[in-house]
Formats: sequence, C-alpha cells, structure tokens
Amino acid sequence: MIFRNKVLDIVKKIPKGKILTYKKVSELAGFPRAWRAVGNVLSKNRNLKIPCHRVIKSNGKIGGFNLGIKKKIALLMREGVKIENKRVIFQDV
DNA sequence: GACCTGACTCAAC
DNA sequence: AGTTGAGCCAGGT
Repeated sequence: MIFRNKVLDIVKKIPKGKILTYKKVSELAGFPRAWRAVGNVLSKNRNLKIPCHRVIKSNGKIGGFNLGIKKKIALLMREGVKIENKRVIFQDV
C-alpha cells in the first residue's frame, strides 16, 4: 500500500458529514508530514470515486477543487456539514 | 534519476 | 488580520 493509495483509501472512508483536513489525512495515512503529497496525489489522481470535497485545509477553508469550491460547499452542507462564510465547520471528534 | 510542481501548513512580518 | 517566506512530501515531467 503506497502513500497515494492510502490517502485515497482514507479519503474514501470519510463518513458522510465528516470532514478531514489534508494534514489529518496525511497523519492517518501514516505520513504526518506528507500533507503536500496528499493534496498533490488527489489533484494528480482526481479520482471522482473519492469525496475529495470532504478534504479541506487546516484553516477550515476549502482547498482548490476541480468541480468548484462553491459546489463542494453546497454538497457538504447537503451532507450535514456546517459551512460558515466559505469556512467548513468541522469538529475534530 | 534529477528537477519542478502542487488541492498544504506553520510561522513570521 | 492579511500577506510572504520557508519547509515538507510524493507524483509528474
């Protein structure tokens, strides 16, 4: 299981209404310092099977998504995620 | 195989 | 509070 696969797998495992940051994903992947690679892998792979819209930046802002950040926000809200002024209110539970 | 890039993050200014 | 710089990792070219 390579880093890229782990990242994709973790992101795929993100439950509905749950939000993870790139850093969190990297930690879960086993590479707490590979956050750059996380976003990079997602972008290079941009696998639509992966809810990349559930992956946001540490500051809560949506990163850069191919489909459009606004759409991600709307989608996240529809999934039960709270959004406030382009900010994802993700509780680190 | 080396260099560059990127959907990032932290810290300082 | 916003912007800039430096740091880090893997993937892609």
